[in-house]
Amino acid sequence: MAKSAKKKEAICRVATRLFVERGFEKTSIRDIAEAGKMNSSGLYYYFEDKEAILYTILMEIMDESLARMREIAIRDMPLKEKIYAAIDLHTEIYGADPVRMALIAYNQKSLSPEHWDELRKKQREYSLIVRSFLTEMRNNGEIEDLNPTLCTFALFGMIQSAYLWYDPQGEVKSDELREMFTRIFTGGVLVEERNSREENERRLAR
Amino acid sequence: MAKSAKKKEAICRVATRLFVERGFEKTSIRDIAEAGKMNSSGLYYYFEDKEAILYTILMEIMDESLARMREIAIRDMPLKEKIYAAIDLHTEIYGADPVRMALIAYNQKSLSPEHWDELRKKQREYSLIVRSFLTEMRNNGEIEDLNPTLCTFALFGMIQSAYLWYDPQGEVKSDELREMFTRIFTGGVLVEERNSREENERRLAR
Amino acid sequence: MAKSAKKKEAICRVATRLFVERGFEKTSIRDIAEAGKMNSSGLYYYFEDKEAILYTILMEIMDESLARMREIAIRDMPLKEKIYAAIDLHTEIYGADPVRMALIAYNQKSLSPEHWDELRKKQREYSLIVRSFLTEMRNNGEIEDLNPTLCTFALFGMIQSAYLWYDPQGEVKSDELREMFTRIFTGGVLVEERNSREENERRLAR
Amino acid sequence: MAKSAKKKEAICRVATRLFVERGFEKTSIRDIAEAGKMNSSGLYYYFEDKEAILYTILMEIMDESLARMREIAIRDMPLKEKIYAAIDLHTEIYGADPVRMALIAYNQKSLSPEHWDELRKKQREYSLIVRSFLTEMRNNGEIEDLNPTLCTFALFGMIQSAYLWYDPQGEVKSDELREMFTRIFTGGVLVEERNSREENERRLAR
DNA sequence: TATGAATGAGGGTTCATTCAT
DNA sequence: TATGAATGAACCCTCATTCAT
Repeated sequence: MAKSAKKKEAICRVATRLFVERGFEKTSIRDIAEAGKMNSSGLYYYFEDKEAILYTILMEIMDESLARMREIAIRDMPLKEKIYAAIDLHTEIYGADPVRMALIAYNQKSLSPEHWDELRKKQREYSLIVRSFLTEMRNNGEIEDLNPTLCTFALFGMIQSAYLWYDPQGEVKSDELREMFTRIFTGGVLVEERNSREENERRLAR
Repeated sequence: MAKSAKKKEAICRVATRLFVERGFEKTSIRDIAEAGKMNSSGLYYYFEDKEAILYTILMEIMDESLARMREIAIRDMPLKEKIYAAIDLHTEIYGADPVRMALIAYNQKSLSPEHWDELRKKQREYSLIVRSFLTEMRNNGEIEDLNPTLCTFALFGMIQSAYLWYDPQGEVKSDELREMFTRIFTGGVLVEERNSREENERRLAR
Repeated sequence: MAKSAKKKEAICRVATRLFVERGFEKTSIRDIAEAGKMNSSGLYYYFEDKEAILYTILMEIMDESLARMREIAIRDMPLKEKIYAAIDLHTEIYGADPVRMALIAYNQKSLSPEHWDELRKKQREYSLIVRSFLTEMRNNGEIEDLNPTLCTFALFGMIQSAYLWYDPQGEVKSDELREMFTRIFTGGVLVEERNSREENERRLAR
Repeated sequence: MAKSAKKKEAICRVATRLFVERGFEKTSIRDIAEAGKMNSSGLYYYFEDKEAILYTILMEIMDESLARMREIAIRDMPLKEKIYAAIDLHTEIYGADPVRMALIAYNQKSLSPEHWDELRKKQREYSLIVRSFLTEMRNNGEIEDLNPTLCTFALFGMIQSAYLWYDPQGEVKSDELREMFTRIFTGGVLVEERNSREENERRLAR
């Protein structure tokens, strides 16, 4: 049983690599089998079908993410710190490991509706936690008057999209990434924010 | 000839819809033909192959984006305004029209390497323009000391990811979207930025 | 269109032969294609799937049978003659052409429930016609007091089962077959029926 | 060893059920194993292969049938009684227990040629016994001038085909079935046989 | 310009069977 | 005796693409 689980994990590992490299649709069950040095029919001993492999991979990532985000939610710390922690977490999971995000982003259409629903439910809980931080902070006057739902998505989007360009092996350390996301999201890029903000608002009002 | 161009465009229109709905791999050439009320063989009169349809669609989007970004670059206006204009443009093209971004995001793996390269070249020029705004502003001391390349990607990423959740038919107007992106990118979400920023830096230094 | 129909028919012809020879399950789509000198995928141009081929074949047989049986039903002739005609028809269709009955008998489990239902409906009408002959005759006192439904099935069964042993190329002419079925069904094999019948009834009463 | 035989029998029991329900081809070795609460590999300890299971089942039915028919053959009773006994036997074995006939009818193509030959040999002996009854009776003038081989098949066919429609759980008792087969085969359905027969002969002579 | 017909490659999946344990 | 794991062959079917018309 333990052995079987190990093999399942091994299959998921190679499958993850291939799915990221080529995309789910362009990865054949035979590709996965070869990369895992097995016969293609052998895969069906471990997984019901191809989609089940993808589902297993995605679910594992999501479960870990959600568990860690829940843990942040119940920590005894200021909200601002929770936001920092959430940014750190999301960057670690989806930003600094492009593999994971690539999977999530690419493969929605490849899951069965049922599986996709399950995943969505967890994704929703995950983002609702962050939104709740922002909502509370807005009520406390700690943050600007911005739609918390939109802000949550904007934050996640900014971080996640790193998978499109960020190379963990490259020059830029993941710490720098994390810092940048934090700074942009909390304080923006401009130096004289106050003025620029007002200016901007005037602009938008036109 | 004009007629032929019209037909090509019509094909691209239905193909775009299908690619976005189902993904490129899951859209068959017959699906496109049927949706366009033609015979699947007929498509080959207008396009060399299936990939060419995708390429055409993506290139058109990219060409328009790039042209408009170039136009911003040469405008005679303060850099800050150019940033605003770039955000507006990107939001309009990729944020407020989820179709376009969906296409870009999903279909890189489906293009031939050559076509993908061509697209990348234009994408690169497009993002380099924005990066040049940021670089210059940093040199002027107008913006924080952040890696301009990373910031560019963060900005684009934040905006683009809207395709995953933004519904143009929904309650939130695209204006609100644009404003939020601008405010977050320029000034962040926190109210007492200055303090929080320092705090944050202390935290990161630990 | 006429050409396409011809090809469909040709495919059905070879498929019929193979289905009878090997059974539906043991006949691969490639077998059919090869026997029809085409590529296996070509079949899908004419039929939705393998089952559709079988369904088409069976439906055609059934439609012809039913049409002819209906025609007997409305003929202006004594009931006894109608029974004779029905026996002739059934023998011709299912007895003397083993192919047809073999198909019907073997392949119920291979049809989709929907298709099987459609076939059943026609089969039912077909047998109900014969049953109605028998019922009326019983009411007239023309036939023994036997359950007409059972008799109908017994008659059909006797005739159909010929496919298991009858060889149209062999010594026995189909006329002899027809005569035998008629004589057995109407008058039985024994010479002194009356007595034997009574005897038999006594036996069964024990 | 006795234990092994018990297990074999148990396997045959579940296999019979499944073969009848779904057909031999559509029943997988794993289906059988699961239904018998064992591992599919385990089956190979008891049977050489899947076909061997079917062969064993069919052979057992055939052996029993044949033994009982032989026993009728050597009984000291009038031929007419022997015919009655044969009809009773065949109805009991193949008519009233649809399972058995279904198996025989459906699975000829699934046996190896050798096994099929063995079965045929016994089937032939079985039917030859009945044919010998008829032949002798004809020589005695006890039955009409009909081809005894054909009559045998007609009789068996009539009875066997009951598996297609007869439901042992339904209203009609198996006694009624037996009676009907006997009455039809011996005396036919018509009341005024003599006349109708002549009439019929005239008709056929046309 | 457009279509009907055909093809070849490949895809996911099933399954009887084997073998080491 | 029994099982977990693996394999190879085959199967149905899809699809991009081509070609004669």
